[in-house]
Amino acid sequence: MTPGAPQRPAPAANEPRRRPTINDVARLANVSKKTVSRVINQSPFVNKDTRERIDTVIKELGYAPDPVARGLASRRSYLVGLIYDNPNPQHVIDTQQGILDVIRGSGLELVIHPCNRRDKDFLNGVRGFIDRQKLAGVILPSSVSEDEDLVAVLREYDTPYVRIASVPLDEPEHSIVTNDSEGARQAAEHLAGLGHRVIAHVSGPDTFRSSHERRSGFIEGLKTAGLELDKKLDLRAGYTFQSGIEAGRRLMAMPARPTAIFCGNDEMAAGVCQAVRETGLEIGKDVSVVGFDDSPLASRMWPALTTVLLPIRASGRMASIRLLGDRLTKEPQEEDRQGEVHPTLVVRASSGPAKT
Amino acid sequence: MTPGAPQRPAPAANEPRRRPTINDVARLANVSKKTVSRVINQSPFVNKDTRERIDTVIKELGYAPDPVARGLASRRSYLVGLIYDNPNPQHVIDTQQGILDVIRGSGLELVIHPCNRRDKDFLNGVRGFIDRQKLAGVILPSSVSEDEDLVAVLREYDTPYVRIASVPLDEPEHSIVTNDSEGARQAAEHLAGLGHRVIAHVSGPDTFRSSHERRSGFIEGLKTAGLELDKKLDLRAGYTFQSGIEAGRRLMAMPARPTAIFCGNDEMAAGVCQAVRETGLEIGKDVSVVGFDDSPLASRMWPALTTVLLPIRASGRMASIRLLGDRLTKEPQEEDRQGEVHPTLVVRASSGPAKT
DNA sequence: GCGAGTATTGACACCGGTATCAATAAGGGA
DNA sequence: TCCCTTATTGATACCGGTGTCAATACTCGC
Repeated sequence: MTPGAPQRPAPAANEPRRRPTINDVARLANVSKKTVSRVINQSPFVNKDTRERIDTVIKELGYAPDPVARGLASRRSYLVGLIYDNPNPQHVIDTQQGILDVIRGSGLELVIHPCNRRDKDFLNGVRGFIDRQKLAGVILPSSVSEDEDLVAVLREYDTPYVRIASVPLDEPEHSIVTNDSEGARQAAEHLAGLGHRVIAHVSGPDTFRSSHERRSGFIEGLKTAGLELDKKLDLRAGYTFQSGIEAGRRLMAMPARPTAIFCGNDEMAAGVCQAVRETGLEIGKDVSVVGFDDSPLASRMWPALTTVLLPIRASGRMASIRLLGDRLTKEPQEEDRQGEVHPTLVVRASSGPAKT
Repeated sequence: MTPGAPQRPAPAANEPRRRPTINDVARLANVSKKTVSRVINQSPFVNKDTRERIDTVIKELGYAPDPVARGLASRRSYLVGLIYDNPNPQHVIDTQQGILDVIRGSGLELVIHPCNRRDKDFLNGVRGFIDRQKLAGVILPSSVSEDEDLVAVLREYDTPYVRIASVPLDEPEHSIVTNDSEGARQAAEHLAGLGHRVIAHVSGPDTFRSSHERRSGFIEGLKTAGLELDKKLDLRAGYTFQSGIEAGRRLMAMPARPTAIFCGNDEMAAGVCQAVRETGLEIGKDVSVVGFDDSPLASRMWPALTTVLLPIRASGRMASIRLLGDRLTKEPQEEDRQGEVHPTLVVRASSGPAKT
């Protein structure tokens, strides 16, 4: 190459583009690769002039460190894991979105790992996942956050994690709280305020903490209004549409039929509505129904469903910030630094005044 | 260490577990790491005895190659990318599931990258994603598969990809076809068979190939039944619930009101149903409505929506198999090796005989 | 002007694999 | 029996970063 020729020869035409490496930067900036490494890692032990010179070269070259190589050397990849069970599609999507809201632009990527907790082999699946990739961290939404065996595996492999749960956990610094009970309380107060006195509850499975939280919040709300939850009107179902239909049928068959029904999620609420209609009664007039989640279904049903909005996406953002704080390049929104979200009631047409 | 002492000293108690590496295997099997590498990569140039000896050690140690290190050395990571826009949550989830069905157990992971094609910067986002990770491959579901700029970027970075599209593309070996028009044709024949003569169509945006496919299939189906699609009854909407409501209102306001409406997706169908109800008419009796997708919404609505089921999850499986064939450890199902899926009509209560 | 303390920097090994190519061993034909 | 092939194997460099620790350069106090 003659002197004065361009420092960076154009790659041969058909040759696939080659990313500049730390070595290229070091050579052009006339420093060692270690110093470049210091600059990209924001080490304070670099002379200002040197730093600027290197930064210039980095910009010129469009250099970006290779996450794979970094991962190998530092034993920490740039991958964030999301483990979940029980795909309530909207929850999953919202959580994914929330995480991506935060990590986008920081060179981190989101790797998803759905699993099935009822499958006795699921822990091995997770183990493989954790062990293979040296994840930067893992986020555990409510569908798995209460699984202590799972959390034990994460600890065992020394993988950082944050749990999203309906209620505060032992490790507040590793968790985000969604305060489900608050939402259920609002639902109860809403129905009581409409004049309902015989109010039923259809819950999710007892194996979910959220079922308990929503129930206890509901009971609390009733109490505020001077009401109690009749044990016979407190039904266990399965968080599914079908189980909602069945619970609804049982309620409709009761001699002292409830005039309002609070359901632990929208899926069951939709099922309950179906059962109510089968008996010829009108939703929102004869029987009020309230759900939980504010899933897309809720606003598209007819009549539209009164429900509790749970800010899942925000909880995903908060969890990621907790998990990755220092590895994020962009400063997170102040409101997303909180450790909890609060549900709100969305009133639609499925709940109306009690007939007197 | 005295001779006869255990070859592999137990790690100190608190020391975090250290994965066995290829060096450990090589030492114990008394071969070079390259030979071990050959074994794990199924090279044919290894003596049978040697291979067996190494396999034994691998099993004893529970050794598994480190995907990060492999990625660095081979310039191909073990990550499969899924790029999508416009989250119809169910599509997204189904596609994710389909991919995971296939790659699970092969040491590959799924990295998701939602994007927004209307954002003029979206290509740069994708570029960063592609460039940083040296993806094993990328899957492009229908929401992005027709974006030629995007595909150009993938080619530019020499990243393998498979597109899922409603209609055959130029590169059949890199695509999976969902044959949307077939489903629309069935919908048309179904409605015509019920005696409807004035049938409307509410389509998605013209910018989606799927909108055209569904329309043309629908027209074809009508033709089979000796009908034509009246231009005034062929409305463009936006694939959203809200746009469905608006389209429905326009249709209901027409002097020659249609007795049946085929919608390009379930979201719009739900909106149309709402508009129909606003006029006091009954779905399935006065006006029949058919959707497309068989989203969860369809079966939970009241009355339940007749719709076209698109096997998205299967298309995700097929796409992954196309993409990764040789890198998969488990033999794929024969039916998933096809290059196309076929929609089927799911008849529910929202479509009924035309009133005479 | 000199020794000590602090600020910068780089040489080199290493992370855990893969690629290249030469070296060695085994088999076959003349 | 000897040379040439073919089958196996390993030495070594390399992928693109990070960690350790020593070396060098300054600055300050006396």
